Amino acid sequence: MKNEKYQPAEFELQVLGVLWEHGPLTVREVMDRLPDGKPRAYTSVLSVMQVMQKKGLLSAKRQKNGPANVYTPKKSREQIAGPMMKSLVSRIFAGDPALAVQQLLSGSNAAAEDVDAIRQFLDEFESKLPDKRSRRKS
Amino acid sequence: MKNEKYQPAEFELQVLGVLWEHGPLTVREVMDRLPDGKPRAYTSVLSVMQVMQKKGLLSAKRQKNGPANVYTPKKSREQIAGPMMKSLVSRIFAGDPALAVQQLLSGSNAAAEDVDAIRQFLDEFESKLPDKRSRRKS
DNA sequence: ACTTTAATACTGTTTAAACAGTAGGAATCG
DNA sequence: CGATTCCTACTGTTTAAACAGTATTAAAGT
Repeated sequence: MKNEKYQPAEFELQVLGVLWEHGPLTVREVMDRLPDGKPRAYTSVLSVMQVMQKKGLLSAKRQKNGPANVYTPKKSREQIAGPMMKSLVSRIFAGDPALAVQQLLSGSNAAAEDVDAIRQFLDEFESKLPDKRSRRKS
Repeated sequence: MKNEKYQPAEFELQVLGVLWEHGPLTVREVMDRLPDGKPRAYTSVLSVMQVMQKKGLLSAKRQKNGPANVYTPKKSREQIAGPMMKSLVSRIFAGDPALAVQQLLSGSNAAAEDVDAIRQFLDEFESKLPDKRSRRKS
């Protein structure tokens, strides 16, 4: 399995998102929590999740007290989102992260507390940066 | 009629990105500037761009001094990237913009100057926010 | 044990992205 | 003017995402 930097499709991402948020869940539980309210047949969700399992994105495990499988993401949010974001920035924002953040905030309904959280993270992030003296664009 | 919130595919996004950066270009010029170095036949790029044209993502115009069409994006970066970002945040970051920014920066090779630019934008952004002085930080 | 309920496995359809080949046409150059 | 070159239009292939139906099987209730 050379599955290293796979880019999940939209719907797969949604499933992963739910799983990242709410821990191991059954197909039905995932289905009920999908952020877009789109109506889907149970088997549709199942099918996709089975494919994801085959791809190594999910693992299934039978639960003791019930008949349903419980699914767990096999990749962390960081593992998936990192490369995706990187690719997005390079493709549509010409490699400019600031531009991307700008667009992200404008497009989202971020609140003041989000802004605070981001500032806090920026400080932290900056302190881990290589010294900027005599540094050129890489 | 109204602005479709079409989600361009990866490659289409790449083409749009090039066009947003470098203004109107011919197929060959776009092809030479594609950020992923993947080798593609000229006709492959052409085909995709023609499809994009059909979808209303690009417009083509014959140039005076040459035989090639020059393509222009019909949608701005904001028009495309805004909804995409929004969708991304809601799907994979559980609607938390701060988390998304965090991931974006970690994944990208942002420099100190980018951090500064983001801080600046944050101030600006915050000033446009509805004032909530009774909020508490949990 | 039997019936009901609910999950899975298997299979299949539709749609679109990504890619490329071929034929024909237009600009250019010797 | 003829040949070359580069572009376009048209057509087609492959692959995968997204969705769903049917049959089977396993658990739970009585």
